[in-house]
Amino acid sequence: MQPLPKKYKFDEIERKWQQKWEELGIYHFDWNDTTRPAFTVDTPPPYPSGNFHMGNILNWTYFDILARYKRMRGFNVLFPQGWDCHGLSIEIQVEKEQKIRKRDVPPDQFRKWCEQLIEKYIALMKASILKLGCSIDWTTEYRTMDPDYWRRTQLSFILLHEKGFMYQGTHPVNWCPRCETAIADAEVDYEKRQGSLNYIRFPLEGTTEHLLIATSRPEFIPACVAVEVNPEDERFNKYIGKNIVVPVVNRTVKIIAEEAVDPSFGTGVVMICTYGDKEDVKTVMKHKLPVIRLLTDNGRINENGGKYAGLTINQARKAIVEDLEAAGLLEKVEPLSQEVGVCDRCKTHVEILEHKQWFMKTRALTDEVEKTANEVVWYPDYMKTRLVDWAKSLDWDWVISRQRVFATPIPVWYCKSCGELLLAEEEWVPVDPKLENPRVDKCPKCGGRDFIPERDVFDTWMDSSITCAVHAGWPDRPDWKRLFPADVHPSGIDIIRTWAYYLMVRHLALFGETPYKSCLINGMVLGSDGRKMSKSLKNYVAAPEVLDKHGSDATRQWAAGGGATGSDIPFRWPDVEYGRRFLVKLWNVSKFAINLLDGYKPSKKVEFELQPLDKWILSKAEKLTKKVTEAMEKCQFNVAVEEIRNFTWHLFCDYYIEAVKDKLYNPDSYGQAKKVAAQYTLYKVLHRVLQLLSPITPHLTEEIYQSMFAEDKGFKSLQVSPWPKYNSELEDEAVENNGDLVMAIMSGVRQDKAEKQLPLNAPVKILDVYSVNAETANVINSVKEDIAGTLKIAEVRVHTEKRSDGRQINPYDVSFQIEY
RNA sequence: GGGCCGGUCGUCUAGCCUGGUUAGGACAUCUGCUUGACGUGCAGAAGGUCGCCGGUCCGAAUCCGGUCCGGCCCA
Repeated sequence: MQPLPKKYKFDEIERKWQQKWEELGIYHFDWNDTTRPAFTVDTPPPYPSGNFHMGNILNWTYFDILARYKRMRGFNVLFPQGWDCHGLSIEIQVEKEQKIRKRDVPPDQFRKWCEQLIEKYIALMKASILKLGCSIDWTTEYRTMDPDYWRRTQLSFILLHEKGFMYQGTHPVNWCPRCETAIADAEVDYEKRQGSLNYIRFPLEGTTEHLLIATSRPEFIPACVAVEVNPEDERFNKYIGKNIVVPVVNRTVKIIAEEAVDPSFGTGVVMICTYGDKEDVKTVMKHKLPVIRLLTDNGRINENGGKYAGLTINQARKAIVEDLEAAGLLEKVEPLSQEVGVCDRCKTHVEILEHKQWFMKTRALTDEVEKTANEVVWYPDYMKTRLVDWAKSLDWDWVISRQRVFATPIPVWYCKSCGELLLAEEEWVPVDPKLENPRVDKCPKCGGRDFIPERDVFDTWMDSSITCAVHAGWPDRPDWKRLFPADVHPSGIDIIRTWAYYLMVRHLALFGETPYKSCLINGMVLGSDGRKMSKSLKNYVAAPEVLDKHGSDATRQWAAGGGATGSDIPFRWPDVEYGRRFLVKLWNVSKFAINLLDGYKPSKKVEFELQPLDKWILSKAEKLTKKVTEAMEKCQFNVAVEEIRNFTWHLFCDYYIEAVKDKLYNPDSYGQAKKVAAQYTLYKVLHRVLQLLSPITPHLTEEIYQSMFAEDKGFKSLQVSPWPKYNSELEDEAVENNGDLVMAIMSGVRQDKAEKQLPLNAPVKILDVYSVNAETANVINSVKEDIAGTLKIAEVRVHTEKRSDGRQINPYDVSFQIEY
């Protein structure tokens, strides 16, 4: 046993063990070991934004605890780490940094800049992950921007294309005119913006009458293809089927009936334009209306806008409103606060454009997704409804093509003469069709020898939604199915609809199997004001600041214990400080135990008999083991951390150790055997605490283990020693009740001293304890010396009679009187 | 407008699924003490009609219905 330094220096200890664990290689997944069952974590590769925030801390702490726990349970744990590099955000940053637009430079150059920036960000985030002490197997590290990774994205596309899941189509898609790319529903944010509601007269054909329509987007008038009213609306239903003239362009369109029209909004008359919003899309599909494309890819009015062609959307709105006013067709304009869809990367108003895009047939899988989601174990359970409801609510298939640069190329070409699609073959990937021709002599259809590359690239989610298979070794390892599906996929509550969903549809389509057996959800981190933590709300605390100030083990306790798994967790400094104080307590009790264990040889067989209080704390420790194991199995980390802290701090330190101190200091008056029994108990319980705590606070527990237990227990790290097995034989209710009674008596005496404002070690002449129950009296008699020793009592007398005038010990039928 | 979640001492949070404990814990507050580990610690106190209304039940924080408020995600 080695003495511990006086002061607990978390920074030294944490850095030391992080380094040693790497040297020992204890977090390496053993690909050759088939004896232990495997446990695979589908670590979500983070987008390298450069800052690892408290939400990441929460997320990573959860699954690191799980990984460490499973390792101790004897699993061969695969805990990989990758980086999800491709993305619009990085392109925008590079454009800003280099002061260029991506189309102005060769794609290679642009890609290089993106890669450099990503590497810078990865380094920053990796430092935080290392500092948190995650038990990641860094030999698995990958980047989705490496050709070796996106080879797999392309391969999966080819396979899904062959299975009929991929198609091209001209469909309305969300379009960011600034980024000039299609974006998925999941990439659209909604913001409150101030707009205006314009009341415009539409003349009824062949009459002098007109209908008044209200619209927030008058610039779309040139693309108006119908006017609709609610068929129940007595004011207007007589016009259904009649023709009406669209002003400005003087085109005639039909007035149609539509139940979805809210008669109380605006004027109750709505114009349908292609496309002003998502409702327009639904209506156009439902009523099979014609489509007039009004906008160019960069958000200007095209030739269909007539005299307005070439204007931006805002310019066109202004011009059209002025023209309407001049023509006397504008009745009034009201301010309107509205929620508009914006690009989640650049906050530009999203438009809906018809565009040729690649799609994946995701909606065809909705029933399968629902069924599978119900089979997956969710922590907590109710989270599954988020996935199912989202899947069922989708109106469109997944648009997987993007008009960007820094992303995985879509591996197809088109024949220049006949337009035939040429899909890359499986052996060709990774391939960038912009840089390479297809490896065929001629077009199989027309014999043409020239090909046009697909310039579109994949949505980033195409990369990150195959991780379960990739982590397992697909497609290169023949035995990849051993690690698939992943045992757990961790996810934030806000990205269930993206990450958990895309993983599921993708793997279901590819392999017909769920990608993950369970899904572990973490809530959002809230600021101290109760709102979601964010830089813009000024309630933001940076993760490195917390880690630097209190260390990983304290921070991890905040994450584990801040609230129930899946619920939002407020960040509060006092929680981290409490974690820190607990570690100091554990450090001190360990130091103290080393003193008290002086002369104790765990390996040496010595005769001793466990005393009632020894049995009491051992039984409590066993019960704790059971509770913590159950909590870990259910991912209830908050339950685990609270149980361990309360047991350690209060039962073990404040009661047990206080009660046996005297015995350990003065063995002569109690007998050597009792001292050894207490030492045995102290040694065993402290070891148990370290074991149970080690997944949560790995660094400190390792440090203490190495000083006190490694020599005897023989494991090179506490992290790879087996998890304690609950032994029901060591749990004894009678023993616990007896001990609880003793604690209650001690508590009563302490209370008495407190009330008399006496020091706790104030000497007591006589303690008279009364109990009519002979059995209870016997129990008290058997621990008389512990009570006396702990509370500095000269004489403890136990009486088998009832006295109602003394201090009552509830709920026991016991009372006592003290003579000082 | 839709889906989901939450509303429990001053603050944060557990318990709710599987009704019955004195509703648990932390922070803050108050009162003592400082005992042979603890730049602290310990002992103790006070603080809650579990959002509101109704129902089921011998019994509801817990189950059911309604309602109000807040959050997240989405439209």
